[in-house]
Amino acid sequence: MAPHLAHGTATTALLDELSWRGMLHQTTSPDLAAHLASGVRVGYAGFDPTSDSLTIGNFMGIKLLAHLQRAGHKPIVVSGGGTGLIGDPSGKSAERQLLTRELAEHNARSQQRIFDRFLDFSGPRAAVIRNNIDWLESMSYLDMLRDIGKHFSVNQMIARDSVASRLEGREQGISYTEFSYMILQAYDFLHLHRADGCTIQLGGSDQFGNIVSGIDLIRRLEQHESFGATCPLVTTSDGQKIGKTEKGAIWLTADRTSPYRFLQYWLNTSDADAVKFLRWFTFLESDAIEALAHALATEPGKREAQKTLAAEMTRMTHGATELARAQATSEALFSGLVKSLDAAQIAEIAADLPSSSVATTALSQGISIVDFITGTSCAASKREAREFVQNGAVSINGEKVTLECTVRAEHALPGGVILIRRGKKAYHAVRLQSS
RNA sequence: GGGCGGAUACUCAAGCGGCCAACGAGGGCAGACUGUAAAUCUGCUGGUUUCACCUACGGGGGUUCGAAUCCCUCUCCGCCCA
Repeated sequence: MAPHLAHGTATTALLDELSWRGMLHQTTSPDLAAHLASGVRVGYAGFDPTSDSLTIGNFMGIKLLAHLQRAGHKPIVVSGGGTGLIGDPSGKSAERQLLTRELAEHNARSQQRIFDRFLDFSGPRAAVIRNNIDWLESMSYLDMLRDIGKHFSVNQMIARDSVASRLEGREQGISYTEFSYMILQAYDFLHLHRADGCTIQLGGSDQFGNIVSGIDLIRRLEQHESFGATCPLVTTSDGQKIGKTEKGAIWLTADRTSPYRFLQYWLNTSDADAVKFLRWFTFLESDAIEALAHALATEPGKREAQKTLAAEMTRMTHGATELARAQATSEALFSGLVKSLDAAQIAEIAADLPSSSVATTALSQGISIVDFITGTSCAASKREAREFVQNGAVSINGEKVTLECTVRAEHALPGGVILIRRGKKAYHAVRLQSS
């Protein structure tokens, strides 16, 4: 096969992939395609150490790197252990609280465990993780001003959206610290370019300005061309940020969001978003997604698209074993057939739900249903508890209850657990305690 | 420093001496219909020992039979003059 044909294939690999998935918002140069086609390239994306884990809002950045790697290039994950100390003003309307050094480092390190699941850290195109504290810390202020700052025009810097918006509103200014952020991120790119031959930076659309800064810096100091590509800001069909729920964000680690909750989140995806999410978040091929789109259109009640989305995401993030457990929990709870489960299964379910405990002795005399559910995560007060029961929203172990119902020790399932359900989706496990 | 105006429940926002646990909107929760979706309709959205009481309209104090509503003061915010 002719070499130029092979190049042609490589060209289409990354950008076309991102494009049909709706993940390509902007590129810094039309020459990026040719650049990608002409060899194995090194690209990076940065992650803020604002927390010790990452949410599905950060997932896009990871996925961009994964696509890059799958297209035959080499990804670098940059933990912002250094830049995190400064704070990126992009997309923020107010000055941020500074992280402590310890926290930024701890978070950066803690986030690194997540990337194993999505990137390949072995082989010739092994992903690597870098922490920008390693090169930012040793950079002296004078060197930064003389060698790097000299190449930035304040006139351009204040024209940036992220800065301009903070200059307009009088009550929300911007500190010199955050104003300088873009210089640090630009320097990151320069450093990676020098140290790792990195020529591409990927990120969300709000990062475009920062990416361009880096490209300019590399051009001035190294006379090399480098590139950037951004993905659109992903939102739900009603304009909500993805992964934000009333109960908090959806995280990519089990210590923050249980696999069961994670599965449920995707399972509840609305029809309007299902296909879009399949393209954005999963690695399923185009035909597979088209088939699911067809299934959704013809048999929406079956929710094939949502089920596949949820399964794919949970498997990728938590592994096949956790997926199977989460699915089993999910099926048992929603079918109401919890009585058929054995003690081990119930224990697993209870572990995934908010829970509380009650003394067996108290239960032996019987507790009214209202008192029983008050104070659990299903009802905040007696008034509310009464209302829910009257509405027929509450069931115990899968059976609807009325106000007259009294909960007794006999209600306990194998393993000494009573399952409360309020409405369709709120569950609570009450453990019996013998002493 | 001086002069105004404002602070009400998750958010916005009425109320301006008793009929105020406080209009309305949004949000949230539940029910019905469905598909653990959306839309729609209905109900709820301070607490309790629920036809009553308690706690609440920025904090504190006062006037009054009675205050979110009037007065004083403190804190914070906005506008205007220096």
